[in-house]
Amino acid sequence: MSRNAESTPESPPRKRMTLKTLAGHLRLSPATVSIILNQAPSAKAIPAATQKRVFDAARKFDYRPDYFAKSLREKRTFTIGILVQDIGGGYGSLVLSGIEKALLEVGYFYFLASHHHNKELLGKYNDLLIDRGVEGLIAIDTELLIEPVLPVVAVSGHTSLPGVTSVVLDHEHAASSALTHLIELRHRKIAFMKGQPFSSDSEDRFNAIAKVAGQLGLEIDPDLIIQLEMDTSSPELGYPAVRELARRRTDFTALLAFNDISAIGAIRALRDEGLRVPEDVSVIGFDDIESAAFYNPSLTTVRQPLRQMGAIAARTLLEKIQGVAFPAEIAVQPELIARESTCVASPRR
Amino acid sequence: MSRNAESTPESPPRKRMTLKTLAGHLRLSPATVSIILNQAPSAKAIPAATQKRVFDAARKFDYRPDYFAKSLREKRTFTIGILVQDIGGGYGSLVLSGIEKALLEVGYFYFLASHHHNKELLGKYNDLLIDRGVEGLIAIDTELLIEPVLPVVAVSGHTSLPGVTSVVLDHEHAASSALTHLIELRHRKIAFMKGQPFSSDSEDRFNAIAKVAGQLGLEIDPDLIIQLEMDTSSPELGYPAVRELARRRTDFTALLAFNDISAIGAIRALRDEGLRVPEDVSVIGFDDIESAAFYNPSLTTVRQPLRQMGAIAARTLLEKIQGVAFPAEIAVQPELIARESTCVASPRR
DNA sequence: CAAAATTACAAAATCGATTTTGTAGCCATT
DNA sequence: AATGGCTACAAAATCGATTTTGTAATTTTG
Repeated sequence: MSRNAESTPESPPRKRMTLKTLAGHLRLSPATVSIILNQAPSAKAIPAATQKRVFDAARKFDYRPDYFAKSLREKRTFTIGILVQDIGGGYGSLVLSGIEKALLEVGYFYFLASHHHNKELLGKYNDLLIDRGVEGLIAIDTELLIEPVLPVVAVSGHTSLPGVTSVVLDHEHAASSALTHLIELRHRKIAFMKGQPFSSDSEDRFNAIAKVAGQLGLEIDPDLIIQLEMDTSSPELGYPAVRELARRRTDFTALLAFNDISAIGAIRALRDEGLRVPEDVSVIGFDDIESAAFYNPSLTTVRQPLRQMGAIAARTLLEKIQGVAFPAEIAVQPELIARESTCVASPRR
Repeated sequence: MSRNAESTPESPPRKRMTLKTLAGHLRLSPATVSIILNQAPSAKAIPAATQKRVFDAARKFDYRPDYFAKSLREKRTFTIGILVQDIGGGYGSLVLSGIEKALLEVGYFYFLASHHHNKELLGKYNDLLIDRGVEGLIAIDTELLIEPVLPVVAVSGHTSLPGVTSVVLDHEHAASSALTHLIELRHRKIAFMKGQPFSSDSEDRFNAIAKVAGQLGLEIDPDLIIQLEMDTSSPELGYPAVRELARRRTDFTALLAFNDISAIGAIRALRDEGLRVPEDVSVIGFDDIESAAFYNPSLTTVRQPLRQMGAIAARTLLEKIQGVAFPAEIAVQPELIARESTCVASPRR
């Protein structure tokens, strides 16, 4: 029910009611009213009739305690901060939407700040958020600099700062399902894309791939590894490096992209170099963003349960704020979604 | 500079310094220190030497006034609320990123709440945001229910509530450039997609199309109008309706989609019905989200300057908060971006 | 029946700022 | 020499809550 709807035609929209005026109406002291409304221990000593009077009046006048006065006294703000590199892009949006749902359900709000990999900005926002009394932080794909003074949960950050809990994908499982898929399709010459150095997943992901490749007896040609550098959430991310690769070599039959966004850019680059996907080159993405299933060809991809990761991060943070202890890592499982962008390797030109 | 970096090795991380303790160190009263730091008018009466002492001490101890105490006194929060239907999707992300940049530049933060077209939720968040002292609201593609008590700017909302300023696209220009493009490519049988009823742009956009079509002598076959219903930011949005249309009729040569997301779903639907894009059916999107240029085929689309619209909304809101008056509408101009998803109409089967 | 405990509240302190009012000392006027 | 105006601050009020302490009146206990 909206606040304004509360004011009847004859009574003009009341000014906000304070505890004092409410107490005045009731001919009680503010202290008593506060004690009753908050059901403080000492409320036990107050007769039920009085309590009812107070509650009724509070409802009638739509009394809501001033958030700032309350926060000043109690040092509770029901607010957290979220640090993210960038708002756009399917990845962050999905994680955010998972976080938001879990937060708003329990009456928390959040401040969002995107730092664009600018370390100074990151430090500044970190401080500004603390100034505003956030009770904890969630860092999405963000490398934290300093040991935090607040509860912190990282999503896809292998940050090993003490006290930080990370929600991470089981990278080996991810690597294994992607590589197994390609090997079953008889691919042996596979190109790999390494994420940008600032993306906290890049290293873990690639290490897992290297390890699993070894286990599967697949050798990785260093010349088929390309490195992403750009700082963007547009598919442009994957384009230049893949185009350059395709110009240099055409003997690979598959490409494992860093994420869906770069996979889309990669496919465009391959086509622009005259290579068909998947007939000439199979492409695997990562994330399973919403548009992955609708791209043309639809993307085979390693799905991360992004929304769920966001929700886990939020719930974990809330519990940490309550003082519950958590391990340094909470792992979630990926799932390979096979679609059109991969097929059986063709004998090559 | 990070706060923690401030504490030298020998001095353990200080507890937060308050005005009182700072004043204690300086052997001055809190009042005097506050007056100096805020350069209140009465600071003129205080000697420069004292003022310097105060500023130096404030810096040395990294004194920062408590945000909640300050807000309680001054009724300024440097926070706004943003109401959005959904976090995901290219549209909202781009607008948000424009807003964020403009806000953080001037030290404002924002609370984000997504209401998913749930009127109750919208009202509830509206109240919760006001409780938290937001100084104004930005509503993105959101139909406002009640006359707001705060400065409000709407992005793509034709809300005609008094006091609300809307940042809107010049719909006629948009319609005109899209239709002209199609007509130049010799399309005459064009299918149209109407946005969901809850999307505030839907009606304006379609009305503009109808009007411009009339002016251009193009007749719209009511049987070729499809209506979106789904509440999603995935391309799935456009799929079912278009698939159904293509099953019923195949004599149209072009489709004007409601946005890029639904255009992507539409293309997939057309292909699944055996129609090629653009050879059999040209498709025009709307928005020019980041992946539009990379879709296959890349999307011809009517570009909305979404980031800019967000920035305009934010700056306008900040000025409204200062008391500057604004007209009910601020129009921005679209631009047709021709890419691969449209081509000359082919004589039909 | 006096002392102790409980009932039912009110008064005052507190959170950490800002802002208004007050005041002691000094200098300059009429 | 009394009045007025500066100078340079301090004291106190205020924002709107919560929490601790206090206190009459009543009830229970020893």
